[in-house]
Amino acid sequence: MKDYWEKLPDFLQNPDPSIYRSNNYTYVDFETTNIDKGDPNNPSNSIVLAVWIIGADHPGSQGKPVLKARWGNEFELEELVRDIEQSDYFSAHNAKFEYGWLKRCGLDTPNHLAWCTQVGEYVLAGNRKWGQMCSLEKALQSRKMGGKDSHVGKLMKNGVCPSEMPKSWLKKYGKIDVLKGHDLMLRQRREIFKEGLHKTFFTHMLFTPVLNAIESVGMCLDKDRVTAVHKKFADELRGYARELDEITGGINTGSPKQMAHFLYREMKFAIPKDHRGKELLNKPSEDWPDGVPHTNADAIAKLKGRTKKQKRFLEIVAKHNKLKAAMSKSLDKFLDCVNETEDGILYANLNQTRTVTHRLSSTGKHYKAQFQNFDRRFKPLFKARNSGWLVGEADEGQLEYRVAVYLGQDKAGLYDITHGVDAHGFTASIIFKEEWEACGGDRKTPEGKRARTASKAHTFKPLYGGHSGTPRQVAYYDAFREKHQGISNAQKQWISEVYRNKRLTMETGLVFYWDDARLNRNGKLIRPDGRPVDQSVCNTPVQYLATGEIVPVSVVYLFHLMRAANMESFLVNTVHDSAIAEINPTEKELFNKISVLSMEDIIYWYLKTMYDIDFNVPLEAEVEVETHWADNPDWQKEYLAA
DNA sequence: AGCGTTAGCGCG
DNA sequence: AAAGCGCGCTAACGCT
Repeated sequence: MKDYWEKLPDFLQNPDPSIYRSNNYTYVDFETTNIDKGDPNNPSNSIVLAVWIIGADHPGSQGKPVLKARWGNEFELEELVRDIEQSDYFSAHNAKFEYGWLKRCGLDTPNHLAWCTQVGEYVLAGNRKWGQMCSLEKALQSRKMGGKDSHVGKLMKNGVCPSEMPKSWLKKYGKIDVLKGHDLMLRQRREIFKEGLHKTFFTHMLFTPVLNAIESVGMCLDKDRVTAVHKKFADELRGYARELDEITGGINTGSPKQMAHFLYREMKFAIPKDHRGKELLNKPSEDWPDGVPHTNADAIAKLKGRTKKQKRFLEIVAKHNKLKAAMSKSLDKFLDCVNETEDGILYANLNQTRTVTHRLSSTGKHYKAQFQNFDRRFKPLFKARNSGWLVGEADEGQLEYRVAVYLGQDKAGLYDITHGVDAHGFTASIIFKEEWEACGGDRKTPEGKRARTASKAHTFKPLYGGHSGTPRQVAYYDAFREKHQGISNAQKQWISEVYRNKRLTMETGLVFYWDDARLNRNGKLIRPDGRPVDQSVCNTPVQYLATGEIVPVSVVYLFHLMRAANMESFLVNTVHDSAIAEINPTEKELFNKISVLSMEDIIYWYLKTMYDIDFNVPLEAEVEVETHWADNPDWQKEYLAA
């Protein structure tokens, strides 16, 4: 492993944000053809114009910044590539985009650090919404640095391809863009260092080229499996749809309006209530002045059928709606993809600057399948694109729980983690006391298994400030707080801090703000949209440290170590607490080893080195490698059996 | 026809 | 008045 480590770029062996104080940089902006917003992964796109500035301390400049512009495609930009290779880092607004193009220009992108001004805006924003639409334009405006050349900008917005514009206009636009972007970078750099955000910013920037690499390869569907499962679901759906039509007379069960009318007026079901006896209602409409009763799966599960017809209806309507959703949100698209494309590969954008907790989000490209919420049942529809290869998944077990235990220095939690105590068993022993005691707390018995499974939904709810429910559930939430006093005290402290200062500073330097929240009559702090602040304050530090720092860092090192080891295997996705890869079978053991190293020891080391955090709670990587993503015999039996 | 909003539901 | 958190996508719906 040591050999591989020593092949890593220096900014990973010795991560140090002070490299950004250097004025040996290259600020770059491309004007490209405009298919899919200039997506560098689309081979039909090309660069039209490159404009860049080398910084004052660049070997090619004589003590002051130099502006350069070149017409031409990605094969004619050797000078730009050379300038970046001689820089300590390059800079751009939305550097993930430039990484994609620079790769096409021949730059070995993962070895080059960037300063992305869009990520800079996002880090400065913390969790504030305006940070999530951090266009260059907005960033300039908020600093009163003026806008961009609006004339050419308008043409671009209206779909005119830069390759069709008069060269003089485009060049002027490109130069202004780069000059202003460069000014923004310098100004933002002062702000980020002054606010103490440089460490987390640096960490964010390690992730950017890795995200570009991951999203550019996509995920590969297994045509045979997709076809078979699609048919199975379509057949089942048709049967249910016909039966439902007969019962309802042909209403659309996916329409909350039609369903509410049918359930609560026509069939005269009582409107279901929550544990407090309060009716479950959505916003009022013309037909329902008190609120439209819920028609979702939870509400339907609470209804009691009396007649045979009613019973059958309740039995199948939720199943039907679920099947319909599975078809429209997954299987139809998967089938289109395997039928319409040669290789059956799905692509998505991995968005680094969208979420309030600084975890990733993703947006599906052509087939609109986002990479963070694939239905678990359909993961085994993904295979490796090379024949004989495997799909591996490495995930951080119980990550958010362990992070909460760390943040609260929670003794009971640490004991349970180090001794392998089952958290759901504790939940079951309270919420399902009788059943649990009857089976002696043995989760292998049918009763024990049932109680434990039903408990899972409640176990970690208190981690995020949840406290209400049935008397049994409330008893568990109380018991959790009593048991995990470290976590409870940390939560109380965060909440009181936010009530005092409307902000919370993480150990990494990142600041979260609730400054638009207002006190209500009961002295509760409420966000502008009406939701309370307390729970989000409990959630934010945990979700951020776990999925906004720890997993990104582990994925970064996993990616680079795989490269350093000259592995043919490659990463294809990352989902909050996991990384997914296509694996050459000869590299299976190595993938396993590198995953564990990246998700455990390297994290402790990085958090200490970068943030002086002593992460004294063990992390545990779990690695699975199969022919398909999350594949197993039970799944095959259920979904592929003839 | 196109837009934004709502309900519902998938993921961690 | 009370409410576990964070996302993106579809269909329905109401509006222009």
